[in-house]
Amino acid sequence: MAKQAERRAATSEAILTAARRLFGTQGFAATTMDEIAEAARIAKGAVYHHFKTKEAVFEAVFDQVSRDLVVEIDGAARAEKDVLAAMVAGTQHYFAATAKGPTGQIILRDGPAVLGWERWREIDARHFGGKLPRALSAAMDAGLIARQPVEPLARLLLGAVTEAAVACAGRADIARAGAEYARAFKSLIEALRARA
Amino acid sequence: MAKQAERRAATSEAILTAARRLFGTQGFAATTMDEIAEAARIAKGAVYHHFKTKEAVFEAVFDQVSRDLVVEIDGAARAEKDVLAAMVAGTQHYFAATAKGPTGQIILRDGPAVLGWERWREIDARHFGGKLPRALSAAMDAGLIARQPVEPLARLLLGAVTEAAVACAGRADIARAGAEYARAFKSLIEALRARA
DNA sequence: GTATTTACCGACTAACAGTCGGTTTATCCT
DNA sequence: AGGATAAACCGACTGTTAGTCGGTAAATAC
Repeated sequence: MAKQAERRAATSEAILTAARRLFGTQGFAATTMDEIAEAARIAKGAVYHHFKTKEAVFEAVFDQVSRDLVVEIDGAARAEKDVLAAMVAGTQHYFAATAKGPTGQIILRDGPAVLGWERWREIDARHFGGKLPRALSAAMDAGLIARQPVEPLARLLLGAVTEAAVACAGRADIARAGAEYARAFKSLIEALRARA
Repeated sequence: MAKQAERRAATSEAILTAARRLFGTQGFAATTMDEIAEAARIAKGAVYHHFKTKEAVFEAVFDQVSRDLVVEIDGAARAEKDVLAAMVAGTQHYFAATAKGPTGQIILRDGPAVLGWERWREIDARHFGGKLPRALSAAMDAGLIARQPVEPLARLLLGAVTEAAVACAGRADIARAGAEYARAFKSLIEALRARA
């Protein structure tokens, strides 16, 4: 590989690593660009050479965290057989992962605020969010739930899940809370199950 | 009334009015305290005499907008007879009110971001959010839906509604989108209806 | 081996939240 | 009344931080 590209990639990664840690622990607003530069062992000017603004750094971090999260969730969902059961399992995992610490801070708290709702939704749809519509479609095809417009229902459910995740994040007894919400979500899904 | 109190109230209101307009149109981050002071026709120091921080100003505005919103929604919900139907109607109204412009900006975008999730939840529960658990409880008492833990279910539904409202806000054809989501929400509620 | 493009540096600027000593206006007390 | 106290208001000032800019070092192109 060309030396220049290596150098660029290494610096970029150093910035991202530093920023991810700082954003995750302190939050977006409380983290300064000087801090990031210092943690990445470069000058501030270099950071701006790689990212146009502080928000751009956050977006890159956000994207990375999202990707990691999706991989984790996919693993949990694949184990289930029924599409609806997979949805429930994936959701439960989503709770667990986002509820605590850095991931939750980046994805649930700062994410929408920093990126703006539009952009957040867009990125989220590319990762986690896109899975729900697909699962619902499959469930309808399989006759598990009544046929109806997919997109609106998917968005409602995504909102429900996100809200629950955030609610979990703010509680001391995460495990108990997560289980509670998972049960409620399951009951919602089960209610949708077409009546025989 | 004592003159001092009048003066205080008048200035406070001037600040709130100015801030509400500016926050609503430009958003929290893009609005400066100097702007607010200028629009309220007072010096910046006076604003800080009434509110400790910029966030405090926002919180007061948020509270005011929330109160107005609840009144509006209550009117729409009261017309319905069935508790579930009232929930659907109230929700539909919530979409319409928050979807466009200032209200949505303050309640849905900046609200959680500025106040932080904990505080947002707290205030929201005092206003709109508190209605959902009560409605669900009533629905269970009336045997309209199966008895189950109220709080988690309420939170899921609140999340769903909020998400839908935000989704509506970002679309050109608000009316159509709102109707779409209202239909999806109704189908969700109807699914919960206890099977006879 | 010279020219050009790319990565990096760090002092500087602009903008903004919040402060503080001072001034004006109302209220209290005798 | 009128002097003392307190509350409302003023606006210049400070500290912090995102973003800039002219310049240097390292790599690549010719």
